[in-house]
Amino acid sequence: MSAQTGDSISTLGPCGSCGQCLHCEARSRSICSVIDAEHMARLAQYSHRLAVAAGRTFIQEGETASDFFIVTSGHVKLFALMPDGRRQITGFAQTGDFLGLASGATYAFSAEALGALSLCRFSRSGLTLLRREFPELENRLMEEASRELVQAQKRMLLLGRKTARERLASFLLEQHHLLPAREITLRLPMSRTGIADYLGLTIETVSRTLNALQREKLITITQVTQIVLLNLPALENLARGG
Amino acid sequence: MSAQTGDSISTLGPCGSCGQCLHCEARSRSICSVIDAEHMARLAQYSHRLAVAAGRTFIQEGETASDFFIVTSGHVKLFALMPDGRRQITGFAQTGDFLGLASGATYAFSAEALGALSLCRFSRSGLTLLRREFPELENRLMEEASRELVQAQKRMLLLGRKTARERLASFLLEQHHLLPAREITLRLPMSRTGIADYLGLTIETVSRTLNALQREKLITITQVTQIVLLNLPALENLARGG
DNA sequence: CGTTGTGTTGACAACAGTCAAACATGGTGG
DNA sequence: CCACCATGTTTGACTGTTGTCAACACAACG
Repeated sequence: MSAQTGDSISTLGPCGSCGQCLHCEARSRSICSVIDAEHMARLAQYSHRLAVAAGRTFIQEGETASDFFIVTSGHVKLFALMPDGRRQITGFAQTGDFLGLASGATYAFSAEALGALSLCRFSRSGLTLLRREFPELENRLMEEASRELVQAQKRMLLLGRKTARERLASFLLEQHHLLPAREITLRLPMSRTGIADYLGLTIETVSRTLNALQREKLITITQVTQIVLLNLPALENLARGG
Repeated sequence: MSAQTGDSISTLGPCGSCGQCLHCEARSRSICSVIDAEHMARLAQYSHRLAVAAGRTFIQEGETASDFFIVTSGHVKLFALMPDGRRQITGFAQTGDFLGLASGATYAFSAEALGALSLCRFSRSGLTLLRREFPELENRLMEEASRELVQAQKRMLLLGRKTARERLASFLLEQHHLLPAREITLRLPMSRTGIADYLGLTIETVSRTLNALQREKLITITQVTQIVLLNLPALENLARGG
């Protein structure tokens, strides 16, 4: 089963058969981490690998939620849209993350590939069977759901009650916490539009506020997508609204 | 084990022993719905019933998340606070709902009893054991987590991108959908302060916007906490930002 | 009947949004 | 190599929605 051309979503074959699941970076956090080699073959019955082209929206809010996905490489933007184009980014997913937990009968969000992306797809019924066969999987799913819920709470407070300055400070610190060594130099993974849609602001407000923080010597904008955090305590104080 | 006085949280004894779980209204949606009478006794080992006085905050954001709860009767307000007092209500819970899914090491929210409240409390470790013994429980937990995640997505869009008018329209329709017979007369379950903290607005804006909707003949405010929806299609259109 | 809590209304301020123009940046092709 | 264009960002002037502060209305209650 080779990659199909002519479509921006290609089927790459069953997941379990790829060998990747046992060795890929996703393993430590994903479904694969709870399945031993012996059972990996059975995984192939339920899952398929997919390659998604950059920029492609592969989950549409409101469509029947027939599948779950696991990101095996790349980054995904999750968002909701209003008819007039207003967009709220509800989160991002990367290698190892699940997509589709926030779904009833239909998907509650849309998902777009931020770059080249590969996924593992499970039908809902397949996942149900898998969960029965691999009880450890339940823990991983609940863990992931918990993590997403905690994050959602934080974002509701941010979107409902924080000022633009506080939102940007929170955002910069969130990016900072993602860094392995807690460096103070950030490489922003998105454009001003992305930041604005994530924080519930306009691109102009994002730009102005970032420059205001620079004037106040809390940060330095070395390049458009590169920012140095000069005063972490002040940023932390600002982020919590102190 | 009788109710203790002198504290606004009283221990009522083991949950399984109360007999309530097999018959209470909570049963259809709660943990109890997947446990048969034969096993109910074991439940008592892991759970305790609690009574909480009205107004009491029984979960504090940031505290060690040692327990899960199930609401067996009454209503709960879930919220996050900022140091200066800004409050964001992240949701409500009622009979049958779980509390504590949105927790890592610590609770991500505070919880307050809106009236007289009774709960079933499970230690985290107890719940882990229960999950092993009653695999059906996993489905209920995942269902609940999914439901909360879907709602969180909707609220992020509302808080990040909707205008005051759109938020109020969304809120009124949400209340409307909770009604069994889809009556058009609503009894608001909270004060203006509650609505404001739920929608990320001030009480003044809530009051003004509600009166504006009345002037436009979309609603009638018959009493402070009673509203008649006069034009559902227009409200629905407004709520989705059309 | 005052008192207290809650809701409404008004005047005003401010934060963030809108619209528009100037300014970078990066890629393309001459 | 440079001119050109497309895209994205910054900046400015202005508007508008929502927040703030304060006064007032009203009901519940002792």
